[in-house]
Amino acid sequence: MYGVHTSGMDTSLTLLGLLDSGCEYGYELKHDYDRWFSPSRPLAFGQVYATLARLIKNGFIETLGTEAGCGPDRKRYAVTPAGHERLAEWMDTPDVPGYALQSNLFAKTVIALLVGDEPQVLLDRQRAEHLARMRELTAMKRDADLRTVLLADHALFHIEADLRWIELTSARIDELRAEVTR
Amino acid sequence: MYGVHTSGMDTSLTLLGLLDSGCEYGYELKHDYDRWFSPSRPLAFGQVYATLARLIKNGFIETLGTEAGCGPDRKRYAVTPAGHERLAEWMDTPDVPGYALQSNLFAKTVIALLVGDEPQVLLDRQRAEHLARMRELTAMKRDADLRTVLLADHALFHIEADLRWIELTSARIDELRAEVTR
DNA sequence: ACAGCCATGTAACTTGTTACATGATTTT
DNA sequence: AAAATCATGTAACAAGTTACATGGCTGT
Repeated sequence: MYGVHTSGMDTSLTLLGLLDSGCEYGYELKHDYDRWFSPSRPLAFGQVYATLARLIKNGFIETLGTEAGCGPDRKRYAVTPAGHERLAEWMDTPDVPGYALQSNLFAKTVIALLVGDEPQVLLDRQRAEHLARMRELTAMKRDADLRTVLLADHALFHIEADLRWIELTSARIDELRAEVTR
Repeated sequence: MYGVHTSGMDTSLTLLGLLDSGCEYGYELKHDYDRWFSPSRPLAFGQVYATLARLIKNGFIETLGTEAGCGPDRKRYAVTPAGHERLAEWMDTPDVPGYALQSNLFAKTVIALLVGDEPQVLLDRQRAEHLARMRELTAMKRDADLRTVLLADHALFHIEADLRWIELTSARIDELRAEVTR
């Protein structure tokens, strides 16, 4: 039961964007990606090279031959016109905000009601987990650069949103039970 | 460029939970799932049956033979002890709040700065998109049952979180530009 | 007869995750 | 000589999406 994704971040387009911004080869790409977008959970090399292969297959990038570096030879890549077009389309199109109507916690709550368990327990547990994570993120913000602060705030705002939702759901749990067991 | 997931909802465990709550066969499962968890974007039948096959392969459910229904025969399923264990584990384990440190909009903002575009444009566009979605969700809440109201509120709270983050990022965009172009 | 719902699946494809495999260069 | 870092990949697997294929039963 692996492969559960935690966000809608589009890795291949982000990598395409990094290539467009002057990044040249896979290894550099991986580290730049980690540095900018994922300081805590680094991207696997495997995914970078697999994604590069896909970008080539789709015609969004092309190879420019190899180049000697600090270690082994590097393969240089460049964004094609089709790649620029795809990237512009991505940048120009706002995301459909689709936190919408899908929430793991809501699913657990309803399942608990359906099987006759007390959902208050899991709501409380999730609240505690969220509060712990907030403390972690707040600590992380001390002595952090701006990009880390912004990422931490993004997480903090969404955790606060979840906490508000937990309060709301907690307060209306009897009503929900009535609706579920009907 | 398909298959981009928009949330961390764990479909297979939710389906397992529905089976445990008395749901008996695939077709019913699909409709129950849609009714409770996804009124707007229904689950594809293909995914339901594929997921059932995986649950069998993992030993979490087993077949109980077929049964005549309103139409063709139905295959009945039951949750195994291993399935109950897995389900209990899922219900007991709070989710790691991992909105964390991954945000598409942040990625677009940084890419814009890196390639020399003006990120304010895309932040404004996303804000407009969010406001439009808020109006939709608020309208949806009128005359809706409680489960729909709760799902809509979940989405609304997270959109508000995004809007707060957009304001924050907008305000500090010059600082971020300085950090990025260093 | 035909439409519409009931019911179950398969195939092809995209993306992400984990583990594995290889080898060069630089530093200690 | 060994360890760390640089550099590129493959294989197997998990999960979601779309399209396709099949066929039974019910109501008009």
